[in-house]
Amino acid sequence: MPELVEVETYRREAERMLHRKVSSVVADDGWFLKEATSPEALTDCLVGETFSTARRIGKLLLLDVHDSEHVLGLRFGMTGRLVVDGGAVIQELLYSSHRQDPKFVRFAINFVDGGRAEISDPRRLGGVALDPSVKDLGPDAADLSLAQLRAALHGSQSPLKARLMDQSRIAGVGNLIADETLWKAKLSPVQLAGTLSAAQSKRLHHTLVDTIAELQERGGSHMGDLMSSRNRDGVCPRCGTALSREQVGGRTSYWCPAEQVQ
DNA sequence: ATTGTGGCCTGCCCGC
DNA sequence: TGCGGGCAGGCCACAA
Repeated sequence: MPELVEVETYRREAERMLHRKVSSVVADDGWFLKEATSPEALTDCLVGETFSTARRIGKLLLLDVHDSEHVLGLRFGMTGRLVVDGGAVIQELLYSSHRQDPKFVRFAINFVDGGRAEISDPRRLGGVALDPSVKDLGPDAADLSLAQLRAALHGSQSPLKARLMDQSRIAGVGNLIADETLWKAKLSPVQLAGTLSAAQSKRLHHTLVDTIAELQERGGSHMGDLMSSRNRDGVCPRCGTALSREQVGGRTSYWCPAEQVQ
C-alpha cells in the first residue's frame, strides 16, 4: 500500500519496538520472506536480541539489530500495515481491508515483555528480508536535494512520472505522491524526464519536498488536494477542466491537460 | 543499459 | 443475492 509517507508513519510506530528483547519470530508464510531469508535465519539473528534503530529508505523500513551487523527489512506492498502492541494507531488504508483479520498477519515478532509487532497484509505484496539489499535504492525523496533530482532526471527518455517512481533513481515516490506533486508543479507526467528546463526541475524539486512534508502532516499520501478528483469524472480542482486518465509508467495517472503541459 | 510489459496476490465495488 | 470484470498507494522478472 503505502508510499513513503505511510512507511514513515510505520517507522515512527516501529520506534516502539526498540530496546525490547525478542522472544520469538513468527514467519510461517514462506511467500512473504524475500531475498532468500529463512525462518531459521530470522530466529537465529533476532531471538534474544533487541533493535537499536528504526530507519527508512524510501518505502523500505529498516530495523538495526543491536550490536550486530544484521538488519531486518520490512516492505508493505500496497496493502500492508505495521501493528505494534495491538495497534494504538490504526491507519486508514485505501484498497485494504478495514478489518483487523488475524488471517492477514504474514509476519510477527513477539517480545519477552509480552508485546508483539505484526505485519498485516491482505494482498501479500509486501515482504520481509534479513539484511535486505539497499544498493538499488536512490536517495530518499523526503529530503532530496535539487542536485539529486537533476541527476535522477538527467538524460532520461522515460516519462517524467515513470522516472519519479523509479525507486532506483529516487526512493519513496508512489502513484499518489507522483500525481499530486506533478499536479501542484503543473508539469505533465508524460513529458520526457530529461527534457525539463532548469526552472521546471527547480519547481519540481521544491514541490516534491513540500508535498511530501504536507502529506506527512495530513497523515497519508491519500490526503492530497488532487485525491478526491482521481476518478473517471474528476475535474481539475483549480480550473475545472476534465482530468486526463491514462496509464503512465504502468500506473493509472490523472492530470490536468490544460495546466500540466510541456 | 534503458525502458516497457506482464504477473504476482487478494479484496472490494460496480453493474448485470 | 450471485457473479464476473475491473480496479487497487508496489515490486520483480523478463523482453525488446
